[in-house]
Amino acid sequence: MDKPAPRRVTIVDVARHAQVSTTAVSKVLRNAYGASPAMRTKVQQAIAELGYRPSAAARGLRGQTYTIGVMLPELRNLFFADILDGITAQLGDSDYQVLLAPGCNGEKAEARVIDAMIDRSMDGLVLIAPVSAKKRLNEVAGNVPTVVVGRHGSSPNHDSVTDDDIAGAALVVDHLVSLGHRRIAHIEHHETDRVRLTEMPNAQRARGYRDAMIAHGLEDEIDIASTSYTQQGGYLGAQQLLARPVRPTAIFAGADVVALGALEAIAEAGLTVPGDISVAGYDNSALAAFGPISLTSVDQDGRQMGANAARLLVDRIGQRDRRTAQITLSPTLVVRRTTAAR
Amino acid sequence: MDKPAPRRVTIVDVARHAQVSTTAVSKVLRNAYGASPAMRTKVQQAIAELGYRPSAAARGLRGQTYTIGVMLPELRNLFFADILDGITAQLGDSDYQVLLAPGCNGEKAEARVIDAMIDRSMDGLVLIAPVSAKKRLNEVAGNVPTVVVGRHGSSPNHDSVTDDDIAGAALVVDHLVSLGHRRIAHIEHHETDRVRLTEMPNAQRARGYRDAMIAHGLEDEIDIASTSYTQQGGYLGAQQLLARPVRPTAIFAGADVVALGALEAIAEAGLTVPGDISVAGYDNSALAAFGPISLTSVDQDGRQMGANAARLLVDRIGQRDRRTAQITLSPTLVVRRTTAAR
DNA sequence: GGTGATGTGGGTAACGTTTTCCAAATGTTT
DNA sequence: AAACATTTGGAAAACGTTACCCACATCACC
Repeated sequence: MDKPAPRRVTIVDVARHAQVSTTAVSKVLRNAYGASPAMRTKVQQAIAELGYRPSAAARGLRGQTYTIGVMLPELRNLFFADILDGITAQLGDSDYQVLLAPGCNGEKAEARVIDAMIDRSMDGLVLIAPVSAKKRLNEVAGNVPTVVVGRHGSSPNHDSVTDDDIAGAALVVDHLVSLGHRRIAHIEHHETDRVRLTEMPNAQRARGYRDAMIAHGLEDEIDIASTSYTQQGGYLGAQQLLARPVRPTAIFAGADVVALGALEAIAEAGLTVPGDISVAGYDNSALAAFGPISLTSVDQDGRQMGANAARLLVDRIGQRDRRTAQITLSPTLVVRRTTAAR
Repeated sequence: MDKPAPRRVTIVDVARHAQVSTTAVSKVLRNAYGASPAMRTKVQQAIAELGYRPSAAARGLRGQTYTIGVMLPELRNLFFADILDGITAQLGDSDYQVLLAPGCNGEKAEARVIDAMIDRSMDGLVLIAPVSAKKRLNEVAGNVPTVVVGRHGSSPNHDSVTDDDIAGAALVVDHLVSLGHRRIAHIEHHETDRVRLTEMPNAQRARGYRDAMIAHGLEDEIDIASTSYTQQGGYLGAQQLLARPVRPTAIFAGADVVALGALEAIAEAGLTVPGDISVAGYDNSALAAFGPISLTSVDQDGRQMGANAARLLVDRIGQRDRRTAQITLSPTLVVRRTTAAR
C-alpha cells in the first residue's frame, strides 16, 4: 500500500547517471552556451531514461519558471477564449506553459490575481482588458514583462494589443446608413472613471459611434442608452430606447451579449427584427454566428490578437529593455440577418 | 530611468525589521504552532510596513505553494465555468489561489498539462472530465492530492465528484413520456474506449436513456444517433434521425450544444419545435436559458459540484491518507418551451 | 525543590535549480 | 614557438523559504 514515496528525480540524479556535473545538465536543459553536441546527447539520453522533469519551483528561485500568466475579467466571454486560443497557438510547443486565473471582476480582484502571479514568479503576464489604474499597470510592467490586450493608450513599460474599436463602430454605422437607416441608437457600457473613459474599448466604441454619426451628418440622431455590457444591460437599454417618442430604426449594441438582451426586449415589445428594427452587435462571438440568432456583428479576430500578444511577450522576456510596441488590428463587419434595409 | 532594480523584500528583511528570527516570521506566515500573539502582531506589522509577499517558488521548494491547479477540456463550455465558480467560491479568501490551464483536448494535451502542474508543485489538482487512462489518473493522484470531477467510477487514490447522469437521462425520458411521447430518440457522443464507456458522463447518459426507455416498456422505440457532443454533432445526428422511416416525436440530446445543432437541423427540415418535435438538452447552460431558445434541459448545478470538489481537495491536502470519497449529486429537470405534449 | 509538561523562540540544514566564476584543453594568430 | 582566443566542463555560491531540532523559561504537580 504505502510505497516509500519514490523521491522525485532531480538534476543531481541525471548528472550522476550521465556522469557529468549538474551544471552541464542545467546547460543542456536551457540550451545554454557551453555544452558540446556529444554532451548534449548524453545528457538528453539520461533525462529520457530517468524520466526527469525540472522543478519549476527550484527554477523560479534562480531563473525562469517558463510560465506565462493570463488574466481575464470573465471566462464566459467567448471572445476572450479566442484570444487565449491565439496565445496558446502562438506559444505552440515552446517551453512556456500558459496558466490563467479564473475570471476576476473589479480592480480589487485584479490586484489579487496579479499579485498572485508575481508571487509565483511567472515569466510574463498577459492582461486582458484590465481595469486597474494606469499607474498600477506601469508598476506591474516594471516588475515583470507584460502585455496589455484590449485597452487603448500606450505605456513606456508594457506592450499593447488592441482592436481598433473606433473603426469597428464606424463599420456598423456605415453599414446601417448604407441600408437607409438614420435613427441609429447605441447601447454603451456606462463608464465613470476618467482614464478608463479614454482607454477602455467600450468608451472607444461609443466614441466611434458618435464620430461616425457626425461624419454622416446625423449628429441630431445620436441617441445613447448608457447601461452595461451584459445581457441584462442590453435588455434595459433597449427598453429605454424603444420608449422614445420617435423609436430608433436600428440599434448598435456595444457587445454581442448586449445585443442578445436587446433582441429579447424587442421581441417582448412585439416588434420584429429586422423588420421593425435592425440590431448589430460587437465581438462576433459564437452566439452571433448561431443560426437562429444570426446577429450582424463586428469581428475582432481574437486569435490574431492573442497570437500577437504572445509574440510580443516572448520577445520582451528575451529582451526586457526594448522599446514598447502598440499593435492595433482592424476589425471587420460580419453581416447576418438582424440588419436589413429600412 | 533605469532604477537600480529594487530587490524584492524577503523574509530576512521582515525578520530584521521586526527583530526576530526568520523562523518566527515563517511561523506567523503559516499560522504554525509556536508563535505568541505578541510575536504574531509584531511580525504582521513588519510585513505590512515592508509590503512583504512570500515567494511561491521558494515556498514550493520546501512546503506548499498554496496553488490549486484546475484542468478542463474546454473553456467554451459554460458548464465548466459554473464548476470553476463553485471552486473559487468555496476557496473564497483562503490562502489558496486557483490557476487553470487553457482547455486541453485529448489524452496527450491532458498529460502535458498535468505534468506541467506537477512540475509547478501545485498543492492539489482538480481534473474536470479527464479522458486519461485510469492508471494514469491513479499515478497522478498518488503524487499529488487530486479530485476528479465528472467522471464516474471510484479510485483508492483520488476523490470523485459526479452528477448522476443516469438519473438525469431518466428525468428527461420520464418527462417526455409523461407528455405522451413514445418515439423518443437520443443523440450520443460516440465512445470507443472500453473504460471510458463506463466512466464518461456521455456513456452514462446513453445508458440512462436506454434504461429509462426499457423501464417504460419502450425498448422497441430506442433509437440512438451516435455522433459527438458538438453543435455539428447535434446537427448531423438530428438529420439522421429525421431521415428515419418513422420520425421520432422527441429528441433527447446529450448536451445543450448538441440540442442547438439539432434545433438548427429541425428548422432547416421545415419542422417546428415543439409543435412537430420536442427537444431536450443536458447541462442547463446559459444558452438553454436564453429566451429565444428556451431549451428544456437537465441542470447539474456545477457550482455545487465545484464547491464539493474544492472542499474535498483542501481536506485531502490536510490529510493525505484519509479514505477517498465519492460524491454524487442529483440533477434536476428544467422544463422550458422546447418540449410539449404530442 | 525536583520533575515533567508546555509554551516560546531561534539556529541551521535542506529543497533543486541557475549563475558566476575558474581551469584546462584546444584552436588560431602572430 | 609564443601569445591569445575559444570551447568545454565543473565547483561552489546563491535564491527564499520551511522542517527539524534544540534551548530556555515558565508553570503545575507531587
